[in-house]
Amino acid sequence: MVGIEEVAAAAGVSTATVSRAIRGLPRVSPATRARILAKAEELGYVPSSAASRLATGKTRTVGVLAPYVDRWFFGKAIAGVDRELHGRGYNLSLFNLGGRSAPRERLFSRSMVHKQIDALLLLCMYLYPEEVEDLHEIDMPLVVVGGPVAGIATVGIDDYQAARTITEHLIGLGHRHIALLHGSDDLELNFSVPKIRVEGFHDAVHAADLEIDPDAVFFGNFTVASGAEALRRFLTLPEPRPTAMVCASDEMALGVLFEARRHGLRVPEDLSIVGIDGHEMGACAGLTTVWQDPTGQARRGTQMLLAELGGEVGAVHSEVAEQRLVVRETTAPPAAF
Amino acid sequence: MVGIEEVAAAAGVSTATVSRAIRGLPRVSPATRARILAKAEELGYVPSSAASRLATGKTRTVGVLAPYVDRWFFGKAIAGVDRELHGRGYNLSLFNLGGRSAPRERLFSRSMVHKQIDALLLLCMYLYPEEVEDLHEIDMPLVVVGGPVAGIATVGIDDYQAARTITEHLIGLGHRHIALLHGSDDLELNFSVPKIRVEGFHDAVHAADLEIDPDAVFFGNFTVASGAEALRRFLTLPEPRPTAMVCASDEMALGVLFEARRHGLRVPEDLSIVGIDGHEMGACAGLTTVWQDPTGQARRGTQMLLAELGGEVGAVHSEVAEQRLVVRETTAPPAAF
DNA sequence: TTGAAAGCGCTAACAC
DNA sequence: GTGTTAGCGCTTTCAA
Repeated sequence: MVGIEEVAAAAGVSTATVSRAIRGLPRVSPATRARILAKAEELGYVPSSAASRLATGKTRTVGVLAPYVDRWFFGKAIAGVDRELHGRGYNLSLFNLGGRSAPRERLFSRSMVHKQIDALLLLCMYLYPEEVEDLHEIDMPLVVVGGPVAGIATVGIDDYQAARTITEHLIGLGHRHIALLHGSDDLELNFSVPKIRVEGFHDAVHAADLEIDPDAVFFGNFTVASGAEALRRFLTLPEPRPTAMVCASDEMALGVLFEARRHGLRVPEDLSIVGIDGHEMGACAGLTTVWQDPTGQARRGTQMLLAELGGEVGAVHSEVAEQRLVVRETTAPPAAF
Repeated sequence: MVGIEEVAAAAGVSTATVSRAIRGLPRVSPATRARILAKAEELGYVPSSAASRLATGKTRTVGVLAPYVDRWFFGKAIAGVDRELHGRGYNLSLFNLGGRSAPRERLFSRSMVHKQIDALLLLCMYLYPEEVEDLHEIDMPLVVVGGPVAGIATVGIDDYQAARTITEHLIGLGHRHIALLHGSDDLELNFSVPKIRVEGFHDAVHAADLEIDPDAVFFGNFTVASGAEALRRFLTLPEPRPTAMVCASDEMALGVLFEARRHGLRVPEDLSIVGIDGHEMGACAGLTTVWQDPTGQARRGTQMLLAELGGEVGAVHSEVAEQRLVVRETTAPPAAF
């Protein structure tokens, strides 16, 4: 393993000069720099990241905390973080909290995160109050993508507006009796996102002078399977049933859609279905939804983190991300309309 | 930032003893150990990973190289790696190669991976010949999950058998004219997986004394959208069209399924559709498939890596993962049968 | 069982 | 523009 000393010796300079040359710092003459770079290349020199971490105190690594990595939003977001990071020579250290839900097992302000990363990006997740406290005590750039956490800068869509938009779309079509499938208070996920979306739904319904049928409010956990399950419960409702269902995510909406078809319900004639997200699968299945771009949101968050690390104080700040109603084939006026 | 010296001072011992105590090494009396641990806890001491990396030469980090992170197989696999790693105090450093396909930009044996990780897990991807060479030169435990790479230990299903099984299922049902949708030679993906799956298909067809209709062989890139696109091309075939289609992945099969329904084709009456993977979405949509478990495969691969790092020479080895035909609702005998 | 001290390989003042 | 040198915070012989 060739070290900086060997390069220095080969190039006939000191290690300090090699260090400057390799890192592109000023105060090295073009000629020496070229000679050093050539020798380094020739010897196959790669700086020891451990040594430079120790010497500089910087890890050039950002941590990503995610409740899941195998779900749409998270996979997309992680891809976004990676894109920004590796392009600029930063490393991505992934922490998947899935499964380990007891707060004592997730202590991230301690050993996990501490001293291993320069900045932290949180992906929309439920946090225990004590964890939020821990977070505030972490002395490094911090941003959350996908769902608000009190007191921390957030990049994400306006969830209230998303739910409201999609509900109003249905009302505009003439639906008066609308079912809701929202995310449960899954301990793995940020508590506020489901709650906020429900508020948007409520307000839209009430603003149209309609009522919410408590029996037509279902809970899911953001998976397709939970959507299918919800549709089965929907079928047990006495007629006349709601003519539309708003789902808090596309994955759940797709579950509802599949199961509806399986049971012979016609979509949208018998039941209009809407989701939130913009999942590719939804596009192919013709699902009406509110589109959002998790990759872009994560890139934005990462850029802020990097800017802050670059000395730009105040670079990290909350930002509302783009969303767009995409009307496709799962919504139509109710049959009786 | 409290360091080992402060703990040593507080406990009235040397830093060497603190180091041993903290890491659970022998040669520390129970009493001193307890005292040290207590002080460390009290002072909120967290060892500097940078310093210990430098001193030991070990990073306690394993690298994961993936061509994508936002696709089913990869998300599942990454979750599996994470699970094994963090449980044992290892870190996961993620490298997403998506997008950067030019070989010169992905040199992973150099700076990227070098000296930053103790072991490397590759997720099924296409590799340039020179990259395979680089890989062989890397002097650390190495395993690939999901698709064979010449000369490197692999954990994954028997792709040939998967394709053959699914095709024989169709033939057993009475189908004589079967279309194929396979993965293209996408430069991001391991070249061999699509190829091997095609062979399984071919052999099954020929073994039944049937012919392959070259016009009924489509290419996709493993996305839903490419499945939908393939179905559209399928519809341009002159009648009588194939009565079944085998797809190299569930995501593509779902695309075919959605698009078939949109065009009024009845599945499975007019067209039987099968996939490979065991995607949750497929389960809900009733898709017949060959199930596999990427999470489990990745866990297995990670365990091997960790065992090897633990000194168990030969722990890393190729292993064939479990697969299972799951017959659901998208397959049936052809209508005319 | 414990301690002293020499590194691990690089960076950052500061001097030249 | 370049070199000297003292760390960065931990681990690891080797002695005691």
